[in-house]
Amino acid sequence: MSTIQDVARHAGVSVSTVSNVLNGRAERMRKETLERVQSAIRELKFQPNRLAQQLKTGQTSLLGLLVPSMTNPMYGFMAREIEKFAQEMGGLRLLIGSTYRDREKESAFFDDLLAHGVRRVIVISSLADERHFETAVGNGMSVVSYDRGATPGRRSRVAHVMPDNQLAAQLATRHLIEHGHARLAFTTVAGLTMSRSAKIQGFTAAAEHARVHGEVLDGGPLNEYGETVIAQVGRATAHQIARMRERPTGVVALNDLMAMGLMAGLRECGLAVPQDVSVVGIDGMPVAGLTNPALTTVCLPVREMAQAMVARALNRERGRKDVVFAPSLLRRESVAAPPTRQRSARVPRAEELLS
Amino acid sequence: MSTIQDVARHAGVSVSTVSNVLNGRAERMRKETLERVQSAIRELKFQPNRLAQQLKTGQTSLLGLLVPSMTNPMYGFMAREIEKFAQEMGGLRLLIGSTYRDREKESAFFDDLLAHGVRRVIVISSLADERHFETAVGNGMSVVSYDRGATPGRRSRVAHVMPDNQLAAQLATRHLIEHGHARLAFTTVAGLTMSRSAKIQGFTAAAEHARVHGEVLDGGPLNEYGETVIAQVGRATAHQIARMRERPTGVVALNDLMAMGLMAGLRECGLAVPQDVSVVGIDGMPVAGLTNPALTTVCLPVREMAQAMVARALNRERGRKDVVFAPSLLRRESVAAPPTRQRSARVPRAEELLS
DNA sequence: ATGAAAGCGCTAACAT
DNA sequence: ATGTTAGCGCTTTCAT
Repeated sequence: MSTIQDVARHAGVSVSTVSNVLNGRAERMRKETLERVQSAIRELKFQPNRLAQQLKTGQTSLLGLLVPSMTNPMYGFMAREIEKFAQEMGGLRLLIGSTYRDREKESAFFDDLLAHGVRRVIVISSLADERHFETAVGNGMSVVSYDRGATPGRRSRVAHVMPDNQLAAQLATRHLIEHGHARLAFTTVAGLTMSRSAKIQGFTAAAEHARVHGEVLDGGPLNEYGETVIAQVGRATAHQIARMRERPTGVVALNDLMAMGLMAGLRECGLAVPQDVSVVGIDGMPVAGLTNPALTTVCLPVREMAQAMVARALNRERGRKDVVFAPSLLRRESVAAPPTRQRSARVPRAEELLS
Repeated sequence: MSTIQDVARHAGVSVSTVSNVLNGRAERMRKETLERVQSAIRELKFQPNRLAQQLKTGQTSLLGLLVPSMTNPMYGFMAREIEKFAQEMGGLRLLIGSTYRDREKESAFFDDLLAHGVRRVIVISSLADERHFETAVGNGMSVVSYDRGATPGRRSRVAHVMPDNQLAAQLATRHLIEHGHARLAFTTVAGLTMSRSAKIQGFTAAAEHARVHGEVLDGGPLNEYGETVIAQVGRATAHQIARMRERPTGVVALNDLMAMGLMAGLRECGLAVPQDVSVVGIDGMPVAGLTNPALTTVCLPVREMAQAMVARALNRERGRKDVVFAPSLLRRESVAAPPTRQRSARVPRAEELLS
């Protein structure tokens, strides 16, 4: 690896001239000098040491990305879009980390980013407490938080980008109602993040508005493996649903992964989707279109949100710091009219289940 | 952000003493001094600037991870395991990037890593050409390559970790043969990576050994979106299969994502899995267990491979640099005996398809 | 138009 | 046992 010194020597100029070339201050020198430096750079295959640049300038070409878990395909999907925009808009690489929605892990990651000189972070999270973000901003970071709004009343220096989660749940719920469903459920996991609360509100509001029965089913906690387990929770919730005397005929799932778990679980109990139970997801992640039946879901505009997040992380779009994006319903096959009578189900015992 | 200078001043010692504390050379000083320094560190919330450390030592606490695409849930799954071991075994964070199996992108990422001082990389790739890896090793990098063996004959300074892909395809193929299938297909995408060749070999060998018809179906190229599209290719291949006069009754898919696409496509043509066509995947990614029918697949030992990769990236495990891991069959629901007679299928036209 | 030099925050050899 | 100091590779101000 050659250094700026090598280039300077090779071109017969001083390091500052080379530095000027590197930093686009070519107008300060003779064309001839510029060319000499450029060819020296080429010949030596010189790549400026980012570490040294960063130490000097305090600016990294790295973008921190915190996701709850890389095992939920939705976050892989989002990471991909974010990566693309980060490259295109700012030449930034991704320093990624999983938080499993754990405050400790999230803080530790922030500390590491700071120590690495990373000044821009996108956090896909939704922990209620945002104070460590503010601390980070205080340390000069540009923080973008996904999936939760600013705490009302306190003005925040953190940018917020999110889908309208309440609307998402409403769209899903209304879709079921339009198909004639009158006994609805919203399935979630333990723990109220902001996005989960918003979805529950949307669901409840839509059900109440149509004067239809709507209940919230909490499938319990996620373990350290985080998001994969969300599908397992969905499966368990399906068993719970199958056991109910007055079974809901339409279910809105917290997200697509949970919906997939739900569908698998319902099937295990001998219940058909959508003939016995209709299911709607929220997310619109690509793999969810491959299920049988194909999952009807509320799509989030991932590309647009990713672009907005990167723009804010780069401190473009100074004006409107917070943005909410509208989701849209994607009709596929997992919703139909409710059954005329409730079919009896059979919940398998643990040992009968496939892994 | 306080610096080592601040700490030194605060504790009334020199910077080297603080540095000694930081680098575990506490035995060189009086206990009392150590304590003074430690409390100064605590009081100032001092975090050493990694950039400066790295510039000095040439050692980053970052691990580069190259994946073909974050949109294939299998790679999210692998990334998660790699991240865990990287943290546990070396306190390393992940600098991640997608290559879309493009040489240019792969090289550019390597250059960036080098410029960022990153000395360890894990590459989930399988491009035939490995020369740029060797260059990187020449530049002092520790490179671990997944899913392809060393080029025979040339001894490589790149470590190789991989599943036995040939065996994986064999296990899948044999499983179909054991169920009585005599007309088999292996579905893949355009482009022969090493892992794809190995799988094709395993498939062909198993079919020939059982004196059974086995053909390889190439669904065409992937576009820039890479891996998501692999499911679409699977779907298109399913349509191709449905059109065949002598339809295969058992199909081995290149990987789980393609298998999911295949199942969706077969269903669109009115063919039931496994009654009309049996399908086996390769990977064992979590979401593939949620399909209907649940996908029978050959599981790769992701955890073990991840651990091996990180160990090699850290230059532990100097001895056996290359390792091959054995996969294992996971029986679920997508394989049954072949149908007694071939059912007629109906391939939908493009405009009839759901997105 | 070009160069000299200070310094970003740290490490580690070398003094004391 | 502790301190002094020379860099790591770059940017940038200030001279020339």
